[in-house]
Amino acid sequence: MPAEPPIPEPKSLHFIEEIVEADLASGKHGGRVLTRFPPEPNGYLHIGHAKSICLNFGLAAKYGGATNLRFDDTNPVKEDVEYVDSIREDVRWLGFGWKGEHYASDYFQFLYDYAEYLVQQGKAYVCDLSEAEIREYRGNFHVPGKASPYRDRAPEENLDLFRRMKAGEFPDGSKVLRAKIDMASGNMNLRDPLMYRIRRAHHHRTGDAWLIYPMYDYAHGVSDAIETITHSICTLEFEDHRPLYDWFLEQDVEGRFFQRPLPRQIEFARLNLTYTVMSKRRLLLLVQEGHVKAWDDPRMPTISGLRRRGYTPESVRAFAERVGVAKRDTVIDVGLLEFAIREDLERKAPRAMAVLRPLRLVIENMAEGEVHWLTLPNHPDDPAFGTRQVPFAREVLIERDDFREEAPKKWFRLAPGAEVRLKGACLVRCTEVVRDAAGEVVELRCTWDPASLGGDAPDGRKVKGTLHWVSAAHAVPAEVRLYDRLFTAEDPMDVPEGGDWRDTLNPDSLEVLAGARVEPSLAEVAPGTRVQFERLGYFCADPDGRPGAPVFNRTVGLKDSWAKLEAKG
RNA sequence: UGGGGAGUAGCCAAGUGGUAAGGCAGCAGGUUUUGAUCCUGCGUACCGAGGGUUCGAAUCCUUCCUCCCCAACCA
Repeated sequence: MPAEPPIPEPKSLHFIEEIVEADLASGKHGGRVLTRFPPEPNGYLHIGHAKSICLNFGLAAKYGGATNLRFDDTNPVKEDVEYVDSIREDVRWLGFGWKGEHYASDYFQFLYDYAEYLVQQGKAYVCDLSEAEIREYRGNFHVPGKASPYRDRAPEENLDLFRRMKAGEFPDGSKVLRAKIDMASGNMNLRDPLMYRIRRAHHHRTGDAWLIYPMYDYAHGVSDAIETITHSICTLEFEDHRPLYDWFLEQDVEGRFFQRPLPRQIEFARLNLTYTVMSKRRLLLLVQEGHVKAWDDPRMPTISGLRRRGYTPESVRAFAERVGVAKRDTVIDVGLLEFAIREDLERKAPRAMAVLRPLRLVIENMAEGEVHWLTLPNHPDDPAFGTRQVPFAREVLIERDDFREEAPKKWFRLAPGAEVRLKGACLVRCTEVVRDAAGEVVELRCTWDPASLGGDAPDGRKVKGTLHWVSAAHAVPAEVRLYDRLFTAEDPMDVPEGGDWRDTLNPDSLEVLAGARVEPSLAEVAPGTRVQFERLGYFCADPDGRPGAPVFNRTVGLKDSWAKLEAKG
């Protein structure tokens, strides 16, 4: 009897996939799936955007569709080409290619024409109320709004006024175009929302061609419809904008501007991560106030920051996959992100040895000038990584943390009289501790067992500790930057009365180790190269490095069960 | 006159009337020339609470509670 084939676990669909599959089944869009990723170019993308990018591009790819990249550039005072460029780079880095690259500003004429149509239909009007008056007339959650005195202007007058707004006859802020919907709606978005404001601002793409700019609620749905987007995915806070999204598209009853089926807005919960902030506004403040060096500071949750930190696109995508897609407000443990990069780098990163805080170890029974060139594997489990030559000599550097004068319980590393293995080299026993005048340990004297060259003793004796090391004479000086979480609070926004979210910034989020030493094979490492420093973690060569003077960022440490054990006492 | 959402283990998340998947974290053990990796095992989750319908409810009905979003000429 042949063995039953393993039953493939059908991966359950998330709610958006269910919607798409239902649409596919009903033939709503003729089998088409077209999503869009629509950032406003007013800042750098962060890990939260990565979730959205993976969702939009991933969904389209899964169902044989495509995704447009659309810049939602309707507010010229906040936007800049610098951001457009970084967004394109980040999406590409994540591994996605877009079908169309569009700009809401490409649709300014269409939006204007459709707005004129709505004016003519009596569905939009020019309002002369001031900003403060509009707010006052809008009422609040408990009080219905009241009609603007300009609400019943005749369509012809509105059209004339709207055209003159466009022509620049009125000063900024003096008039707006409003949709005429329902001033008594429980949904504030429907209380005659603004469609256009007058703004004499230079736009990064249209220059000074326009003096009036459309608002998000008006422009977004129309842009989706122009591109014949099938599923318009956005975050939860837009849930009560959906009726407005639909309203703007539904007013075109004759199909002069749009054809059915119209795009459908679907909302999902945005990503939140512990120990960081995730709004463009606050990330911008971190940069502006100098809490971090730049948008791509490796401590930042930006895509460019993660990239510089050493994260792989695959790990970010795997992370996005693991967090899921749902409608609950959630906060993901940053540990899950760390897991994702460790998991990826475990099999991808070649190994090497580096010593962060060196302590000299002299092998007394080895001759001066004696050098053993060891052939070490670049990966413990994957021969495809090949091998490299590593010099081993009388004076080596080991990690300061790997020596204790008084060994605690379960201490496997070096201590006076103890024997450990130098990884890939040999067994050494500590015979003497050398101190300076201040009593500081400056050197360890050891003896080695020449028979153990390679790492094992022929007599079969075991040591529990294996240390990484570099040859003092051959090692290359390097700068190593260690990063810790940017904030000390799991939720930096959860501040006590009178506090500020910046109060919990971690003063020790960056530690620069100027005196580190790496093995010679790393001397001319190219920026962006990822490597595991054995027993320390995964590191990535920073662009600040130069040939012979590399700089490494610690992407993430290895799991450290000794530290955990010791912490428990 | 309020409207819109959401509640399943520490964190996520399946489940769509038939008796609670999976991942991360954590714990225990095994392997190991990285205290890494890898492998094995470990959770009575009273499914926000109370009522109800049903032979049977996380799933249906109902009342209540809690949390999130909305009153920018931002997106």
